[in-house]
Amino acid sequence: MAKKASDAGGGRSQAVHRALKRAIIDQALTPGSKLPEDSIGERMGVSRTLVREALVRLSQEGLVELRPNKGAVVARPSLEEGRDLFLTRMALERLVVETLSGNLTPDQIDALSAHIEAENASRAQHATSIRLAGEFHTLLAQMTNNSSLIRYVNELVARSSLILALYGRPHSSECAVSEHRDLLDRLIAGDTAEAVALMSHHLDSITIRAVLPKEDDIRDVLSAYASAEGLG
Amino acid sequence: MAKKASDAGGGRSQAVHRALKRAIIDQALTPGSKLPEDSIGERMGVSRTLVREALVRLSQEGLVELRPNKGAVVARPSLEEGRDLFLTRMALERLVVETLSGNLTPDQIDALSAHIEAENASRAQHATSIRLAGEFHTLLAQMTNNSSLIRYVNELVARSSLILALYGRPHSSECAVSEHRDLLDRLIAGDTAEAVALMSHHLDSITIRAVLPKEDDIRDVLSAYASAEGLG
DNA sequence: TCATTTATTATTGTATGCAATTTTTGCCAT
DNA sequence: ATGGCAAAAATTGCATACAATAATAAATGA
Repeated sequence: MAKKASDAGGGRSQAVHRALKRAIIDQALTPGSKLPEDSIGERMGVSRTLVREALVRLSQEGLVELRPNKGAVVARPSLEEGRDLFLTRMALERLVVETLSGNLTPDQIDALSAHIEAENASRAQHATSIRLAGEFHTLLAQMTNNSSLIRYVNELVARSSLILALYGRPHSSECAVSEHRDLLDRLIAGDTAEAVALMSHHLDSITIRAVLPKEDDIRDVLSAYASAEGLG
Repeated sequence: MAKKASDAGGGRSQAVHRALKRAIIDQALTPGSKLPEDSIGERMGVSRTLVREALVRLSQEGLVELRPNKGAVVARPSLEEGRDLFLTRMALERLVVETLSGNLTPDQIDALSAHIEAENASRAQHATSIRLAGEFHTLLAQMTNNSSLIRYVNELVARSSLILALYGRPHSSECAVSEHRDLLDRLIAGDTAEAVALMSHHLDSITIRAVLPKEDDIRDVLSAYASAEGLG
């Protein structure tokens, strides 16, 4: 009665969905990449039908754009969408922090600490580094036990990696790790106000790194590179 | 080159999706109703393939539950999910209010006023009354121009009608209309703090009507009916 | 040589067919 | 009647077939 090994929980279409999602988040598939039903199906050993189903789901999550008659591509959110997205993330993650502050169990604290350790360890690999940084937030959301909240934070975190891929400066995730540690400390202490402030600042700094250029105008971005070359 | 009349914008699967969604929100299809691919396809004049696609989308939105090998049913969120949902709604609609307060254009004010009028007019029909009450919130969200925010508020409002259908007391939407009016006034005045407070109170009262019974325990609900019958 | 048009090929949109699973029906024994 | 069991019907999961649309290559004429 054993299931096929590759069918890890829930229909095979879900497997395709997970695989593609992971590839997108890891930036193996970058924004704009074409996603032809045929080739994907062939590669994954399923028919177009199941690939299609997965693509529909991904499009509902905002990770994929479905252009009628023209095929699916990895979504390319605009800067404006990016800024809006982080605004929305802030609203939801504030709720996460408020819910969790002072209510973390020892097990949860351990899990979060361990995760932060892992983040530190993998500073080298850009791809996994970004993924782990995101997973810290989804891990927090998970602990609220609020199903809608979990779903939306997951979605927004996933889409954030698209924004980072498109507009993020290099090395953009470095300082985030210590901010995660600080946030955790405040959550443990039950200092809700400060925890919210930290989360706010944390997301702001991600936003600035990723998405602010348009407002500052391009010159600010360029100046960094200019001075690095001894110009300006 | 005219499209078929029934194909109003976007593929036919989207049409099926909209039709089912509307039916669910209007409570023509109540939580738990079976949604067989065959019958739906027959009724809508499309094949199972397209119905399936629509059902997948609906399940991603939390309106439909997809039970493997056992077919789709209209979702039956638990009381706990209901409470969580309203918590999440609050977090997002707070952002809506903060964004809009003091920034409504005359056109937007007109649109909102007109909508409130419509709500007043349709107090009689239970089904449309609920739908219009929901649409007031989605209309507000729409005006923020924040795409993620719009999507999530839409989803949560839609799912709220499921909660109402399952746990709401009769006549539960009556007082909401005046609260909408008050909120609009505060938004126009740019009184952000008070607007947030009103929205908070508004959603609280919906929550209480719909979802509190479990915390109060069932007796509180029953007592209302009991005294109406001269019992207790 | 380059623009434009026409074939050719690739890819999507949708229906349908078949195996697998679940639900229902009908039957029998208790 | 009623509980259990087997056969039948209905329903889902998935692949495939074919038409329709878009992308690409070839060919034609200036």
